[in-house]
Amino acid sequence: MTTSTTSSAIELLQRHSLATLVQEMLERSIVSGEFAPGEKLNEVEVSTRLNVSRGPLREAFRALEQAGLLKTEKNRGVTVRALSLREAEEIYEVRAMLDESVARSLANRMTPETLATLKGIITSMKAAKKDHDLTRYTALNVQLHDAMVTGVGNQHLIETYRHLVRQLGLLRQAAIESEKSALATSVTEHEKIVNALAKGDAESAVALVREHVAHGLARMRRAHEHWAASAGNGGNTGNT
Amino acid sequence: MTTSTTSSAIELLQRHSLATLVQEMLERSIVSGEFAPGEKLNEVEVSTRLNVSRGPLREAFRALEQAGLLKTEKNRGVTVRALSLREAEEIYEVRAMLDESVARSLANRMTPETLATLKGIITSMKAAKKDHDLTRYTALNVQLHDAMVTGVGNQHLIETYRHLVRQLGLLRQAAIESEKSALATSVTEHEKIVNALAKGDAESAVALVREHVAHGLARMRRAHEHWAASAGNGGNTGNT
DNA sequence: GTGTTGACGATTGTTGACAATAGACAAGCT
DNA sequence: AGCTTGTCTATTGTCAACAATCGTCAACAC
Repeated sequence: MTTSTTSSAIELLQRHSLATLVQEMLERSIVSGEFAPGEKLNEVEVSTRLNVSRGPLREAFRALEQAGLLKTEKNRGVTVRALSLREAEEIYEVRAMLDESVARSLANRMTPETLATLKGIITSMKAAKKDHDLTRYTALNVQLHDAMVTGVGNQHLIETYRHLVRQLGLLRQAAIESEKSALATSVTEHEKIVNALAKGDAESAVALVREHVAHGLARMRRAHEHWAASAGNGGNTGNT
Repeated sequence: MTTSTTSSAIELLQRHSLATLVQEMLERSIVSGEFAPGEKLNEVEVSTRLNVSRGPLREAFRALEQAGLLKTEKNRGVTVRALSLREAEEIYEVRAMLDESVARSLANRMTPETLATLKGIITSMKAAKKDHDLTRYTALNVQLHDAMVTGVGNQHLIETYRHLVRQLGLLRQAAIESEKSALATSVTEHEKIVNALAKGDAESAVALVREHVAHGLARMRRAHEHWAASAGNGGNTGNT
């Protein structure tokens, strides 16, 4: 009965070093919000909490810094990266560029499998909307865009895209908050996009994506303003 | 006379940790080709050569791995990342997506400063072409595209773009080789693009960029085939 | 009272040593 | 001969201690 768990444990130990495991662990903690943006990460504290030495932890820190999730200041330590609205807008713009290109590309090389996946997600979104399940809808939203990107069949495009999405996840509060207002119109927007892709109508798809992205950006701005005003937190404002 | 050098040295020590310096050092060595793709990097060897302990070196390794320049296998060590043609094509496609969006965006928000920079580079390119200075032309080619990206005024777009270009630099042999055949037509292509941008003609600029990128991709393919055939090197072929 | 200076504590930066693993090589068995 | 197995070495993974730096805070001079 322990064979399966043992073999997986062996696999785990063979593939992952401690630094890798710590990196994944920290990444989960950051994107889940357990570590809030701006929060200081003390080396001895985190290392003792994970039963790991400082060496692998520092290696994980460097990887996550390069990934844009942490920020280190020499002799000051590392903190969870806090995105300013300007930074978020910039990242969002880059993502929008890729979204447009993805739509144009996908409209020409749509496969039945990808289309089925997309339509399945749309169906789930409708269900989530009916249930007012915001968490599930947010996850499906990410899934839909990720599925479109995946549909292009370019592994590095996926990596680049996820790199951006991961960073935008640092604005999780604003992002989730913004979904509340999005739930009403967003489903139909997504459905229109998928339909255009299914027809192979690249230009319509691109136009719809452009509009959809603009709405998303506006929602993000409003949510950020609302959040900044209500929380009165100055740590996220226009710092370079 | 030592004040300026001393102050810069102080700045250097205040801003950069050893790991950061090692990272920059290694990155230069990689992009310059001093460390060839596929080459093994022994930790003690490199660390002794740089008069640095293994700790900071490993931190630099992790950062460069995340940046896509190194590849680590547990208990096997790190090697300079070797791009397969398929990977290079994928990265190139992503870069092409951004190039198109950059052209569309830049055509609408072109500033006199950016335009002057672009035209200056074009002028230098013509001079380099006349002198048959391939090295200089290659550098100018990178500069031109970088200047266009910079012209959009989005810092994260610049980062994302350079991230891709840096990785494509791992195919340096093929890239430089391909410039030989590019020198003839590439200058006029670039000039047409800049002219379209200057006129604010977004659609023409996008179309020209698309064509230009397609030519570049074709050159990269030919150069890679030629290089692979002449070198008989099997280490770069379709490995995952 | 205000500003400066010095020492202290906490935290990060760096190093060298120890443990564990993979690959090579040779000895032994079939 | 071919295959297995045991050992051995080089290299990586991990750790704990040392050194350097920053922020704090109290003592002191003015």
